[in-house]
Amino acid sequence: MMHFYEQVYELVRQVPPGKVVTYGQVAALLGSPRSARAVGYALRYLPRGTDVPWQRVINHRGEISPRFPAESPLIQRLLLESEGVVFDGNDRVDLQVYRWQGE
DNA sequence: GAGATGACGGGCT
DNA sequence: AAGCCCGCCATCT
Repeated sequence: MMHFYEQVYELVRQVPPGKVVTYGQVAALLGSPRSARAVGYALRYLPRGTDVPWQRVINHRGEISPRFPAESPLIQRLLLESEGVVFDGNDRVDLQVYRWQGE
């Protein structure tokens, strides 16, 4: 079936290393500007070891959204930093610099 | 098919 | 500037 989730995964796979996108941005690119929440819900079901670069999706404030388990956000940050993304003193990334504008 | 869920966002305090 | 509240939307139970 044509799940919205599948579309989310396909789009996120297109985000290049060293770049990030916001949940709302993903939703907008898929044609549903108000489905940001559903995007986050979709990523929640990703299995470990997936080929989807889920770490490149953050919230509109440039922060890594909290979740369970608590170590997950830490892993996400390490993955991003290993791609060259820099976090400031408030654990946020500068979206003006790292935001992926789409294809 | 109705109610609950949640890795969001924007606006107001 | 940081939090809180409330509306949104697709999926899950």
